[in-house]
This record gives sequence, C-alpha cells and structure tokens, in this order.
Amino acid sequence: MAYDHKAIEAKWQERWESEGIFHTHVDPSRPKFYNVAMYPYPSGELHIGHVRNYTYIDLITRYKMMQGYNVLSPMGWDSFGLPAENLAIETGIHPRISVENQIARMKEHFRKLGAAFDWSRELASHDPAFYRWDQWLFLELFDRGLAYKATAPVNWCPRDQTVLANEQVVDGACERCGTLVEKRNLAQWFFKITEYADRLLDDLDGLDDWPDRVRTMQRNWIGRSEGARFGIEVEGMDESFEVFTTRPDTIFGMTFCVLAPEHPLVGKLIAGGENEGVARDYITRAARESEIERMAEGDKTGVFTGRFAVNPVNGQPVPIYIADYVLMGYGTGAIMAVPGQDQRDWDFATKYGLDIVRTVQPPADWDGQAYLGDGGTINSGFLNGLDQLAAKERIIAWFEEQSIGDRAIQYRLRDWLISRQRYWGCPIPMIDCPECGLVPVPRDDLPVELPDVEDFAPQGQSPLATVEEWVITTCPECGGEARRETDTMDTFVDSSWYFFRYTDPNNSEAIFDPDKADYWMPVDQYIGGVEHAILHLLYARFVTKFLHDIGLSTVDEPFMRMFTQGMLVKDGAKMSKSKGNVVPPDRYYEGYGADALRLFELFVGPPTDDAVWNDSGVPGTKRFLDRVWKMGTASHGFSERAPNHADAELIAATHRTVKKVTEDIDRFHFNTIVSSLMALANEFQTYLSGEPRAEAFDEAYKTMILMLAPAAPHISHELWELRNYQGMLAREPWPTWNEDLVTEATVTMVVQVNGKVRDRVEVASDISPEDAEELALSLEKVQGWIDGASVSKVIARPPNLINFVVG
RNA sequence: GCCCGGGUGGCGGAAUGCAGACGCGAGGGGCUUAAACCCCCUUGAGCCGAAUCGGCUCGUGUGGGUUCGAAUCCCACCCCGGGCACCA
Repeated sequence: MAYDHKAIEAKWQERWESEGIFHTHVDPSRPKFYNVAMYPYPSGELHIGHVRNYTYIDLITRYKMMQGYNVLSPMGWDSFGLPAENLAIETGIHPRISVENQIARMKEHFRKLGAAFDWSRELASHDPAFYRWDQWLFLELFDRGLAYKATAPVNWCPRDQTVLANEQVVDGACERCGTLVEKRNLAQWFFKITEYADRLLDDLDGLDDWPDRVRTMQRNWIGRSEGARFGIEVEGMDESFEVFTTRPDTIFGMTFCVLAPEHPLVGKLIAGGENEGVARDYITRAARESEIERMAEGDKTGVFTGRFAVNPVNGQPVPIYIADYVLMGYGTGAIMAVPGQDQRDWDFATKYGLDIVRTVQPPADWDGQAYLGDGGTINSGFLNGLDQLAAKERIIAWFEEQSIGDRAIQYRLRDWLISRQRYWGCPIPMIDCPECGLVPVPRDDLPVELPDVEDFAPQGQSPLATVEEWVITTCPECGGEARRETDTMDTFVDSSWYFFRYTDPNNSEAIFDPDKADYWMPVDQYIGGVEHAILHLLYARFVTKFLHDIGLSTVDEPFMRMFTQGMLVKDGAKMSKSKGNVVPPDRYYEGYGADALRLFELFVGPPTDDAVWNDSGVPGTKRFLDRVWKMGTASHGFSERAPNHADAELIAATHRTVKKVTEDIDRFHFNTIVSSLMALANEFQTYLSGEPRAEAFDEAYKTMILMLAPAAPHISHELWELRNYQGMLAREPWPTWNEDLVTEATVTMVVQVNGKVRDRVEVASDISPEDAEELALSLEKVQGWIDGASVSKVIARPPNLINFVVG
C-alpha cells in the first residue's frame, strides 16, 4: 500500500511552521551550528538542480539539530541583477515586481520541499533595508582608501549605444543586434582587494575543511609571483618602459621585447615607422577581442614596431614587438622575451625568425623547445655558472646598484571593478561636486534609494542618469548643486556579506550587532555550486577580513567548512532555461512526494560531482519509502519465541548502519547513506519473512526512522507519531551505535596467490598473522595454485587479506 | 590558451588490498479474468567442463610505469565539464 504522501507532507509542513521549530535565537548555553546555502537568484522557477542543493543543506540542518546543536539555517534572495533587468527591458515590468513575484513562487517551492529554514531572518538584496548597508560598506571602504575611481574599459555596442556585460557579447558581437562590440574607457569604481592579496593567499592554508581544488583555484587566481621589475631604454629615443619578470636571471637571453597593444608607449614607437599602418590595424583588431579570445588563439601573433630596445646588461639592441598575448592588465603590460626559457616566447621567436639564446644549460638530449628547469647559467657574463636562485639574487643586486630596477612581487589578482552601468543594482552613494570633487553621501542620508525610471535600457550610462530630479542634488559639503553617481554596484557586493546580515537581519541602526555576529560566525557549513569557487568566495573572504579590521567581526574568515556541489545535467547538457531542459520539481510533489524527491536528489550521485537526471529515479525512491511505510504500519504476526541469532543479527545490522550513515553524513557521502538505508530495509524484509519478534523489530525500526528523519522528514515524522513515540521527531537525539555490536566476530578473508584472488575463507576477526597464514596455506585451491613452488614472500593483512608471492 | 575537476556494466553509481554495493532499466516467473501495483529470480564480456553447479581468462578512457598487489599512486596522450574577473 502506498502511503498518502500529499496529506502527510502538508500536515507536517503545517506543524513545523506553526510550532516554529526552526526559529533560532542566540543561546550561549548550547553549541551553535551556522548552516548556509548560497542564497539563490530568484529566477522564479526552482528546478531540480536547486533542489539538490537545498536538500543537502536541509539534511545537515536536521541532522545537526538532532545532534543537539543550536542550528541557524537562513534563506534569502540575491535579487539584484541582469535577468530581472533584461525582463524589464523586454516587457516594461518593473524588476521589483517581477522579482518579488518570483520570490513568492520560490518560497512556495521551498515549503513544499519541507525545507527547514528560519524564515524570520529572510532577506533580499534589492530591499533598501538591506542595500543601505552595501552603501555603508562602500563608504567604510572609501574612507580607508579601499574604494577608488579609475578608468577601465567596458564592452560597448555602437549601434544600441549601451554597455554590455561579457555574457551579452557573443563571438565579439552584441548578442541582440550582432554589431561588433568595441572597448570604451569609462571612469569606474574599484575595491582595492589587491591590498589584501597576501592575507587572502596565506589564510587559505588554515582552511583545512575546504576542498583542495577550491583552495588551489584561489591560490592560482591570486597568482603571487616573485621576481624583479626594471626599466628598459628605447634606442634612439628618450623613452623607456618597465617590465616585470619572474626570471631576471635569464636577462642575457632577452632577444626581443613585447608590449601589449594598449601600452601607452606604443603610439610613439610606431609613429612614422615603416610598420605604422600594419601596427594600427593590429591594435584595432586586438581591442575588439576579449582577453579570453586573445589568450585562446593557439598561434601567437604580433607586429614589429620598427624600434629597438637596449638590453641593459649587455647593451645589445633587441626588436620591440606588440603582441596580444601580453595583457595591459597584468604586470606592467610589457615583457622581456626570453625564448630560451619561456615556451610562449619560444613559439613567438620561431614564428617571426627571432634569435634564441639559451642562458640555462638544458639536459643533453633537450631540443626543440624552451627549457624551464634549473641547470646552471650560461652565455650570461657575470652570471655564468650560478644556479637559478643565486643568479636571481645577483642580477637583482646589479639592478639596484645601477638604479634601474629592484625586487618585486606581482599578483595576477586585479582590483575588483564594482561599477555597473545598470539600473537593477544598489546605487553607489557618492556625489560629484564641481567645487568639492567626489563627496560621500553622509551616513544619515542612507539609503540612497533606487528611483523609478521610464526606460530600463542602458544608454551609454546607467539608466539612472536619465532621472534628472534624482541625479541633481546638493553637495553635502558646500551645499552647491552637484550630481549623484549613476553607476550601481556589482551584485557580488551584496553576496560578499549577506551571511553577516542573517545574524541580525532587522537591525536598522547598524549593518549588524557585533555580539550577535560573534555568536553565529563563522559559518560552520557553506554550500553552493563549484562555479562560485573563485570570485564569490574570494570577495566574501575579502569583505570579512575588512569587517574584521574595522572591529565589527571577531573572525577574519567567513566559512569554516566549504562544500561545492556538482551540477545536474540532463540530455547531455547543464540544466538551464536557455537549453530548455529544465526539470521543475512540481511534477514529483504530486505523484511521489517531496520525501521521494529529496531521497533521489541525495541518491543521484556523489554531491561533489555533476549528476545526470533520470526520470525513473524518483519512482525508485518512492518504492523504497512505500516499503518502509508498509513495514511500519502492517501487522506482522510476531512470534513469542525466545530471542535467537536472527534477532541479534537484525540489531547488529542496524548498529552497523547507524555507524555508516553517521560517518557518511559527516564526510558528505549523501548518496551512500540512501544505499545503506535501502540495504537495511532489505535486511528487515528478510527478518520479517522468518519468525520475527516484536521487541527486536521495534527497536531496529525505531532506529531506522531516526536515521531517515533528516533525509525524508515528512514520512519519518508521521511514522514516529503513528508508532506512538513521544515528542517531535525533529527534536529527538540522533542514534548512536555500540561498537561491540558493529564489530563482527568472523569475517571473510581473501586469499591471493601472486595478487590474484584464489580463495576465500571465514576467519575470526582477531586472527593472528601466523594462524591466518597456516589456515590459508592449508586450503586446497591455494595449494593447487602454489603447486609445489616455493613461497618467496607472504603479505598478511589479517583478517581481510593474505597474499602469497610465488616464484 | 591558462587554472581546476572528471572518465568504472545498457544507465546513475559503489569500492583506498575481493571491481560492479545500492538503485534504475531490461529479461524471465508469480499474483490477477486482465492490467497496474506488489513479490521472486537473472543481468560486465568471453570461455572451459561430466553444465542452475564448479572453474578459467579478460575487464575501470588510451599507452606506459611503480608495486607482492593499481579503478585507486606516477608519466604521457585522448575526451568531457567548471572557471577565466560585467551571468549568478
């Protein structure tokens, strides 16, 4: 008999809500557990990919509650951003309206899923009560010189007269009209995250409960490299340029230099030269391409400027090229090229017939490519014979003696550009006064609220610029007429601190109460998609360190334990609206129920991996729940016999499952907890088909319901109540296991000969290596495989395995 | 191009010294007037024998290596996915 999932799920959702069991308060008497799923963009539809994420967070919330923690699991909305704005441009519907409708829809989905969130702490980034603190944070950064204005290029569509996001540029053209996109320089706001580069890098070492791959990605993203910076003179001109290199020891091998096409010196270098026309074309083309496109070209391209640079160590003139594989945004936008020791330079030199001089002795058979290893310096004047490290020290000292350069550290990390020429975001709280310059909006005037506009489409500037009565204001310093900043902030600003706000979401006096934050922070468990492994996590870490530095937070890392989950894939592609392969969860609530859906979401695969959605999976987990239901509600005709081995075995199997499930939850192997519970249910079936005793069954079954509770809460709660156990299941303690019961008296030992399994034998689990060897040798099959040959080695790993090496 | 992951039956996956747990699908059988539901059995490939039982060989993307022993560790290659700073 299938159970009535619709009635049961509605009943318990109502009960949890009316009893407010997930409402949380500061309670220093209990250990806290702060559990956060990355807050979603309210796209309207929750799809089964989201459901996977929230099933994980919900499982942990309920599990930790059962373990006695004071668990905070809040939910909110990343509700500013491009999709709502695009919809507004298309339909004229105000983003606030569409976003709030979508939030309501998604909340309904969460309710139907049985999600255990503390809704009293709900927040949304488009709410002025929230984003005024974005503005406050901006001003704090500004006051300390960590927010500044500088010019940076944007994608510009000359036909639509708008700034485009990278996502809106397809193959170098505007996604809407197909016009070739140009780069245009605008004055924009930055956060000086590079000031924190070293701390962001060093503190990764302490994040032991983060996935290694995420830490590695962050390390590489920050990209600290040590080397030297020095100046190079242009021959026959009173000009020079700086280069940064990690390999100053190879300077004698510099046979050309390369400048980025945007390098400020390029114009002067090519002026009047034979290559001027070609160079100008090249620069125009490079400007159209994105950095990724420039780096992605397998074949390096470049143009000779017609000028030569002077190698400072030997006075040799070397040609200066411009090439798009050198980026203006990294280092000094210019490099010394050493083809002998750098593969990209090697490729370039080979293509353009430039000299290659090796300054590090490669191994004897080395040929046809750059040599990056160590091997003793050659062809390098006063550096000859030194190893790489010594040569570096020597040449840097020489730069300093000559006053042409010095030791330098270079980061790949760039400052965080937060300006967006968009409507649907948080206004930047600055005023531009003709008399006083850039003036911050006074804290008391916050929030600077987003005004309503007629037309949402960006027109060169933010749509805010068209709202004259909003833009024109008075200068807080001199009282004269001034203009507001019309750019809005990157939505990553909102998401870089919202987890602090959850700890004190309704505070109208401060961003949050430091005491409340002190109780809850850091987040004990943070869960989200691996696509956020770099940017969002880095920004959140940066802002947390900043809040720490200004005395608001006692912690300087936000997330103790990080978990990045894989995506759900359907029909060979990532689930997304544009691919049209989104599976909404609704269909499952009706036919199978939230519990069956949740269980399959857990079961579908390892949480860290991408998983493939299979439509017949949910019916499978529903079948399992039906079996559990039937076992717990049918009358079994229990036997009055004395306890025997079968009863003991059922109890032991249950204890083994408690151990396995507990350990698997702790290490995030959610897919195998479902397997283990299914296997246990199969044991129950076997037991019930014999002569079951009520006592053994009740004890084991009660434990199974407890284990099922975090994964499939509705059915578990109903069974708990039906079987007359007292209290709400969600508040029951998580079961423990008895180690003596878990350890089995005998185990199967594998017997190998030369590493191949030849027999198995049942042995006592505490068998000695000697006894194991003797027993194994006595086996007929093993004798047959050894076949009189001499056993040269015995590898004994009792009680699991023994291996005889023969011949 | 650069950085980070991943490749195991028909499918999702399990397994850190026994490859294929658990489930899906498929095939066979039972229940049923019939179907659905439910229950039972079989299910990596190839092979051997005196054949429903016993046994052998191969097999975890490809090729090599380390080891008594490799899905697991190392090297090279192929393929797929994520990120690359204005999607979130």
